[in-house]
Amino acid sequence: MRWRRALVGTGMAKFKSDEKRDAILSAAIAVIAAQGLSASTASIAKAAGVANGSLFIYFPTKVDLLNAVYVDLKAQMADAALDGRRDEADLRDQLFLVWSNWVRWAASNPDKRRALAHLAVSDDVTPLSRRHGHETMAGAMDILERLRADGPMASAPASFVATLMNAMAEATIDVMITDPANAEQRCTDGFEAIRRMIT
Amino acid sequence: MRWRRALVGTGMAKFKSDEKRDAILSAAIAVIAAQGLSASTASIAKAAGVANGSLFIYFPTKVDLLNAVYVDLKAQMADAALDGRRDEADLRDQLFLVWSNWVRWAASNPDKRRALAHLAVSDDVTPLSRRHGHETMAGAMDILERLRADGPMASAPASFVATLMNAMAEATIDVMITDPANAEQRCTDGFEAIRRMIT
Amino acid sequence: MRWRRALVGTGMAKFKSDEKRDAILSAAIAVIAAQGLSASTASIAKAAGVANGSLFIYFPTKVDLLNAVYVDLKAQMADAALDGRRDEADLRDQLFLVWSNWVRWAASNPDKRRALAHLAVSDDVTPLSRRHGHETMAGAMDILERLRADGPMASAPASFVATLMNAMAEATIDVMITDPANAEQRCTDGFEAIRRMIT
Amino acid sequence: MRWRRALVGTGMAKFKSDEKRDAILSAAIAVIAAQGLSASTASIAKAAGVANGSLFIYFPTKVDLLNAVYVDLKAQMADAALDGRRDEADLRDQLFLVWSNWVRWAASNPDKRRALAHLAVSDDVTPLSRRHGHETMAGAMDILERLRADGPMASAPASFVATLMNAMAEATIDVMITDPANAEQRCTDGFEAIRRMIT
DNA sequence: CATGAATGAGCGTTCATTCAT
DNA sequence: GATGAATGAACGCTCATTCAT
Repeated sequence: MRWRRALVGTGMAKFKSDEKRDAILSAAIAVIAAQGLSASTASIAKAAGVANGSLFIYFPTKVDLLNAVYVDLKAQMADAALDGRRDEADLRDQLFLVWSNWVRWAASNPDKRRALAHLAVSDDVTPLSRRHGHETMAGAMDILERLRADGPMASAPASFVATLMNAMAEATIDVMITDPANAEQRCTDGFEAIRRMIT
Repeated sequence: MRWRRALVGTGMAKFKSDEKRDAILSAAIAVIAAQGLSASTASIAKAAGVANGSLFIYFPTKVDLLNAVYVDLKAQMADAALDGRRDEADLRDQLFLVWSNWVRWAASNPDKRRALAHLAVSDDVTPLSRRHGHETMAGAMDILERLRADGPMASAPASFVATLMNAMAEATIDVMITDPANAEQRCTDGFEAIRRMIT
Repeated sequence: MRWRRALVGTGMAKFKSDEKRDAILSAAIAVIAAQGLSASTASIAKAAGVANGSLFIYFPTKVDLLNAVYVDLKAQMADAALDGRRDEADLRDQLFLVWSNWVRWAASNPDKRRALAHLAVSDDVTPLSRRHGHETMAGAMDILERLRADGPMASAPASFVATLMNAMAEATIDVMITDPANAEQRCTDGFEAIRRMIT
Repeated sequence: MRWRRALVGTGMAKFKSDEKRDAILSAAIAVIAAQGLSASTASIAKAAGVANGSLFIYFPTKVDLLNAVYVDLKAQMADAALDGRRDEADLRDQLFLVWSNWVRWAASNPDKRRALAHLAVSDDVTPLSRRHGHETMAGAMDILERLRADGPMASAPASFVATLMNAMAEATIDVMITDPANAEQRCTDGFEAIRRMIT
């Protein structure tokens, strides 16, 4: 998140403008989840409780807003994925924790997931934003990287394996949302598929 | 021109031409690949060399056109994937052929692939169209199905495994396009990943 | 009605083309009653059971069709109004018969009446068509004319009195359709209003 | 500019201006008078000197604009009709004043009259708008009501008599516009016709 | 900063009319 | 004559963006 003003002291609350920025981002997620990327800036502003034109104070263009939403969601996802991870634990256990956190986050935040799915394929999201997104997941991907080092995919590029895992996560999440009763089993199935793939 | 209809009576007029319909579909693919689904119907008509309003003779609404493009591309993809397959061949070889055909088709038809990627996530593509799309790939999925029957994923739903394979194909294609020099190797890597996943 | 070809013999049916012309006129009345003058020529052609373009063989433009419908309806209305009239009857009785026929025709042909109401205010109906329309009602207006000759409106122009009667007929018809239970009474009320007005 | 709203907070923007709204209404009247109800919103906006899209800030749809024009014109007409009326004057004189004001207003505002004539028969004008329109004329109709109370039309519904008067006013106005030299005489003729009709 | 009215290009779709068959 | 595909201008309406207040 962009640094705005020097914070003096510790009890200081967010600045009003940061609250508004966050309100717009949250509203954008909900509205994009519901209507897709063709949602109007006006409808997002309304959902955020700010005026039409105020949105453009925080995000100069709609494309900027979209990119900010993308980066923000990727960061939230990475935060969730890495929650509770201990560096010294068994690598395989670490990857399972990350995987499990990840798919669970997505399955229990359908709006964010839908919005992210729309953004993931949009031409409006710049390569730079995508790079930022990848970087936030670097911690998780690093585990994958180390695990596969001696396995059959050792010679493939890291990014390929990461892309594969990402694609498999998406597929797993899809099926978990579609059939919640067996979500747990699919989560395990997906993880085992990855494990067999790389080890 | 393909034969369309019995001629009844004496009155006669031009028939809707399949060539024109195809021209519109092709133009739509190219334009959607370049500009996304927000491409205007006017730009598609222009690219197809027909008048603005003529598009609506063949496709009553833009959504109808989008669905037709989706179904058409899925069929092309399935045709390509199943090319040269022999029922009596070894199952694993059959799957490799399909996989190989598939990712090659996508890698060498980037426009079609991009258009399909846009459509795959669009809310405008109806469940019915998606079902049609799946059905055209049924032949390919059947091989996958039989191969995994005794493997570790035997208990997971077929659709889950199919979704996983689809996701992995997408990932593989991406990396093949990004790095054409190693396309062959990635094609094999992707296939081996799947094989290890299900056997 | 325009004379088309020499009729030889008496048992001869209408020509096919006259049937088509009539079908288009009838369809136009129904469709205009339902949708107003913005009804498309295509929808009228469809309702008439003829092709899109065939309409333009019989009526070179939409405006021509509209004018033909207007003149035709006016003629039907006049025919109905003068039905059963005997020249030698009491003038007042003759006028009552005409009035009664007139409002009854309108009240029992709501489609035709609606279509005529639309056309009556349209800029597409030419002064020439309106003159034709008036002429078909000349027989009825002549009775009015003779009746008022010695009354209080003797000095007003005939056209003014005719216009007044027409307006009052429209009002009477409206209320007869709105409240059919008292249609008979309103018919009489309207006639008496006119009688007091001119005698 | 009329006072619109309490100002809350610090943010402030231009208010919707009544002048602009009125400009659009006036332009709509002129354009509708000239071209009928098929006049484009763009041509109305242009005539009003505002941008294409601005019209929709004041009137969300074309139908809304049409209804607003209708209600506005009816109110103007009623205002004009009741001008200078004194409650304590002789009823017959009051009715003549209203009648006279009415037909004069219409005869000297041909655009407004034409626009109103188009709207009066449009399916786009809602029953609610028509009710509003009638209510503005209630004052005038009340006089008619009281006058006819003991006359020959005492038993007919008030709305029928009102409709008759309206129709006769229209007819009178028509002939006044067509033949301005005798406008005065026709105004009187029309009034006398009504008087004889109800007394 | 905040507001929301203002803008005008652009959209999907319609339709009277033409014309090859 | 009869057909219906083809045309392209026009429509009502939306929306990202600007800017006076």
